[in-house]
Amino acid sequence: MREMFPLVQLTADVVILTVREERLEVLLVRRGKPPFEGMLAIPGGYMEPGENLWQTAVRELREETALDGMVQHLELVGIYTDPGRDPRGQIASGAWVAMVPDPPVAKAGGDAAATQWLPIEEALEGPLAFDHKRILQDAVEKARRMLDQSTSAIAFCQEEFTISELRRVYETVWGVKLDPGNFHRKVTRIEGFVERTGGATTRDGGRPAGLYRAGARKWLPSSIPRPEVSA
Amino acid sequence: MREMFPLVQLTADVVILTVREERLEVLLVRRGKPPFEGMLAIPGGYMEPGENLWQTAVRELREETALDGMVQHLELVGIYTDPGRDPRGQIASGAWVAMVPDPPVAKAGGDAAATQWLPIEEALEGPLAFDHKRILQDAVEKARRMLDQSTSAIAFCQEEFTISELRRVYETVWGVKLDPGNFHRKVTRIEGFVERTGGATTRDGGRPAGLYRAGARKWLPSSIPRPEVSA
DNA sequence: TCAAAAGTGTTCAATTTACACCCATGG
DNA sequence: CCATGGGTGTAAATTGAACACTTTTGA
Repeated sequence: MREMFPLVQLTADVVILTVREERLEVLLVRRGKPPFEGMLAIPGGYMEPGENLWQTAVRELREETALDGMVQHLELVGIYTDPGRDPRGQIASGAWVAMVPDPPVAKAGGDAAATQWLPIEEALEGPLAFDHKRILQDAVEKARRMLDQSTSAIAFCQEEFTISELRRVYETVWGVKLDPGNFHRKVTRIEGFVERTGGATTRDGGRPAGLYRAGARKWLPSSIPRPEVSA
Repeated sequence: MREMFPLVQLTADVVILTVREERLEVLLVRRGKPPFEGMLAIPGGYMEPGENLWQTAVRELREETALDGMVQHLELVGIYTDPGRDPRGQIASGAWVAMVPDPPVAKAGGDAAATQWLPIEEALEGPLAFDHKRILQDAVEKARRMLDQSTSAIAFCQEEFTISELRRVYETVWGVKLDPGNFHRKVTRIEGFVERTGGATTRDGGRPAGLYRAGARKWLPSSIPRPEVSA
């Protein structure tokens, strides 16, 4: 019997986000070959034999960022399957969003020269390859929405972090200001959210701040209140 | 150049849920041919030429339920791509969860005879074809999680519904009891959640209840508090 | 008249918010 | 000593939970 249904190849695209200097930034790559040669795109790659698509996403994330074991927050955004979305043929893409710590170690090898961090607003100004603008929009919305109900904000921080560094993640991603005192109480009271390491640091200036690491919890029992964006 | 990357076919599987007589039920089909002949499975089908996978899911939903235009809540659950998940070959599946109103019109034509509604607990007791048990678990968790942050509960109701019918959706899906008075206030005060139609009904017994329809809002500004399930 | 469900009022507890204030460091 | 952020105290405001109570129907 002849095959009636399309055969497609699968790719995983990974929207890699970080928080730097009070800005939400995304890692993009400049394409070195057609199609869309010279344009910015979300890093991604084909699913290889023996892999599932999540493993492809993990592999891509590692190739781009040199993050070793610590793939914590890699969340599915959607699946993009419009016919004609890729001029090379029938290519369907699963999109993930990853949240990585501040000084995001740009990978040394490969086409690292072609990768760059861009603030979200800038990235969304110009055109992107394929349907990647839409994917980026969806990914950012997903990330924003996840912050208040999961512990994913921690993924933006170093392994050891202070409460105010965590607060700045929320402030940056949501574009709001949060009360430092109230935030401190809220976060430290939710069991399993953050754990004291015992250490302290003055890297943020002022009085030494306690250091924390991620707790065991993935989903918050009560959500972190997200203020309305005024004006 | 020879192709190194797997070619796959895409299917959309749709977990169709409804609330009936205080139970959360799922629509399953008994397979009429190998593989897994005779076993229960989540309805689904191949993506056809010219379609994207979301359209495939919509089509499947319509074929199974005879719901016409009103495809409101069809949410992506995940993408299932393990090699070997389907003995016929490389078949990747996007899974969606759909929430449909109570008397769920079983489609007359086609293989409708093979479809059946099962309470979630029963459906998860026995084996299901492929990796459909996992998909069903993921879909139910997704639906539970969505209730408190979106207006998706309305999708379980008729076009016109009473507040207590809506309350029973929450109670059933979450497996809790909610205070009728408090729930009524909460829901009617959130702007854009429900809209009065002006009518009333006594179909639930007792004093006539006002009729409502869905408002314009998709996501709730503040979540509907979800009580802990007490042993 | 009774039962059942709708919807409102009322009270108390819990949570959130705003902001004052002291603490511990670097410069 | 001063500036800077860390963290706690506290009171007001808001929200949620519990439940009594009135309303309006069908039986």
